[in-house]
Amino acid sequence: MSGEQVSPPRGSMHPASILVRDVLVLNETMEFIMRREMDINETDFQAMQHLLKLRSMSPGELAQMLHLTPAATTTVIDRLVTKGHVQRSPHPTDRRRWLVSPSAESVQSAMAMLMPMVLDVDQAVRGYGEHEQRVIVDFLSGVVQSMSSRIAALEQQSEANHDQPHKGTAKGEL
Amino acid sequence: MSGEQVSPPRGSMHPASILVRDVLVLNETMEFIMRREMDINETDFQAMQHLLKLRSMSPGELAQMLHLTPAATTTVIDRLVTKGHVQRSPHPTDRRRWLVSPSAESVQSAMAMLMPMVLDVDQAVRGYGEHEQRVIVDFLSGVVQSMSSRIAALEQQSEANHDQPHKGTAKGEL
DNA sequence: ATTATGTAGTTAGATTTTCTTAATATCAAC
DNA sequence: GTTGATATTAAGAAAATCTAACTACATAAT
Repeated sequence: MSGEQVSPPRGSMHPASILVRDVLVLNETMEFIMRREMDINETDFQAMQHLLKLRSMSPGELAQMLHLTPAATTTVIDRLVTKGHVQRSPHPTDRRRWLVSPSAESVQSAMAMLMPMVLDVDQAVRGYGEHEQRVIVDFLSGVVQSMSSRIAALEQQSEANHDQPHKGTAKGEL
Repeated sequence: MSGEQVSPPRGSMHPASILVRDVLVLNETMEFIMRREMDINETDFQAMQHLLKLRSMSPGELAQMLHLTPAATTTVIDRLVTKGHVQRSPHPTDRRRWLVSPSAESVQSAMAMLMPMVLDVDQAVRGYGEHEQRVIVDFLSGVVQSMSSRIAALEQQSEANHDQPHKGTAKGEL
């Protein structure tokens, strides 16, 4: 997963496994293009992804998702506002907060970029028979499952390591 | 694709489409964890991904993949060498170049991180019947196809735009 | 009510990190 | 031997993030 793969099992891998990896690589290319077109850096792009998905968040929530300090998040939002990608509006219940939301233009732009692809895939699935669709969903669920549990395991590992004294030099790390 | 999706078609989307998106999101979480454990930034991580896949590259090749200047690439490699993630060895035929390759430790570490997941997926596919496996491969090929053609289209668009005079403010861009 | 305490977000200043341009050394190719 | 390619260095600029201080508001306690 995670972009490319280490080579060893390369030859012995099932075509499907290789295709999954290809999808991840293509996704990164896709993101690079979008970042370039939007003229923003990776952090700001991640913020946009969250905002496009959730429609609106407070700066504090964004800070959590991005693993940034509140101060750094303020500058992220400022940059995005300047470029017209998001806007700040008052929070309905808490007057200390803002509701940060993607601008209509940026939603429109993202849709224009991604929809053709999304529709492609969606229609492709629907082209299969009922049984086949179930197989596809089942397989993908398995992938999600494997990734999720791997992530959980790694998070747990690093929790343990974070209580350690000094920062190693990549040897024992990972 | 590309991480999250815009919401509109959200409800009407096929479960498979949603799962594909989930995989992309999980991949980003995965990469975040790996970066944190390796203690490197996104650029250096991308370099590692390419190196782990191709086993070795010259600095110039890396510069191309990363869209960086040769000078910046030198510092990328320096940083990775310092942390023990890669090493420079003399190029067999051209003595101006180097061969940059991932250290044995980093290959080992990456494998340790990813293999459980990769094997999971690989074995999951093999668990299906012949017909079902073909369906999965066929579907994934379609996804790759859609993404590739979308990327090609966007690249072509931006080629046209790059001959334009000034940099817009996100309105017409994208 | 009033005060005290905590939370959300911003600002200011400084630091750190990353990248670029320009100059240079080494080598390849013709 | 001239020209082009490859990578590095040096110096500086640009960008991103952090800490600390501060404002405005919410929440809880008295």
